[in-house]
Amino acid sequence: MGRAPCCDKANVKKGPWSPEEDAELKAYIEKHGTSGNWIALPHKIGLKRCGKSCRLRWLNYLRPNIKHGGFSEEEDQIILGLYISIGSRWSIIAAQLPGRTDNDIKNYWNTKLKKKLLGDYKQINRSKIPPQYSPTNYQEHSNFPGAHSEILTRASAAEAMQLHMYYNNEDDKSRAMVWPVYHHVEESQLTNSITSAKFVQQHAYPNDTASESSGPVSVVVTSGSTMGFNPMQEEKDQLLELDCFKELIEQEGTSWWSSDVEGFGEKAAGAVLSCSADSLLLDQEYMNLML
DNA sequence: AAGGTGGTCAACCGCACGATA
DNA sequence: ATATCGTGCGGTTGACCACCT
Repeated sequence: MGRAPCCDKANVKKGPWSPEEDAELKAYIEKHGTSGNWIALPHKIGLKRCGKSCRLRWLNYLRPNIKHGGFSEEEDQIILGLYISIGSRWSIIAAQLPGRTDNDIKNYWNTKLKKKLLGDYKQINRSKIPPQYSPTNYQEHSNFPGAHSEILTRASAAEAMQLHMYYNNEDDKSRAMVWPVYHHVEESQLTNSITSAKFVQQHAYPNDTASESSGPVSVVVTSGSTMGFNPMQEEKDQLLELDCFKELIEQEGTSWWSSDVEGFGEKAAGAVLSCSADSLLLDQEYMNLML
């Protein structure tokens, strides 16, 4: 048996709100508040609307100090940074942008910002991006998530991967300061040393032996063998994570993994960015942004 | 001019979660 | 411990519009 509906669907109005309905809802809430019960609110006002619909209308359009459209460059940067680090948690992102609603940001991202950023990405000098990830070679390396637009549109992880590369532009150091250095590691090296956190760290920090034992570091993704590391963890916990990824590989084939992989947890969110014949290591700075 | 296509955005849906009985 | 309920959230839909063919 399914859950009981929150309201009588046959007797509630759906679709766009009229100015009269807006005025009634606004006037009532400004005078009486919501009383902490949205379900009862439309009955009190006499509106033939679902309580949830009233709540949405108020939060997204009627409450004071709501801003619509006209996103600034600074807001773009905040949205982008948060999207890459926490994914599509629109309510959290909205909380960082006063006057913006989660719905607004979600629409803005899906219809404009994503295209704008990926469009920018296509224009940059890609000389520092490994050739197998160059758009001109995508078709020859079809297991890279960005190779197929239909996958890219579904894959926030793949989008993040492209944005990551975009922000790793050597010609614009202001971006590189924020985003991690791209490390390319041969798959054969990884499979031979797949359980060695030290190996991963040496590649993530080839010139920094001091960092060898500090903090969560890296995630490596290869075709058919994927893992995440936190060198500070107990070995048994690392193995648990490995099991988690192995299970995912079996379930998903050689696909990629989004940030909200069940069982892996928030700690690695966004760390798994690609699944290809090659690999990606993320540096400490990036992990710090995410944790 | 008419039909097709794609972009935008308000609104809806269904699910998860926390509070409470 | 369990069921119920309200709320919040993210994904999706559909109406509307502008532009293209």
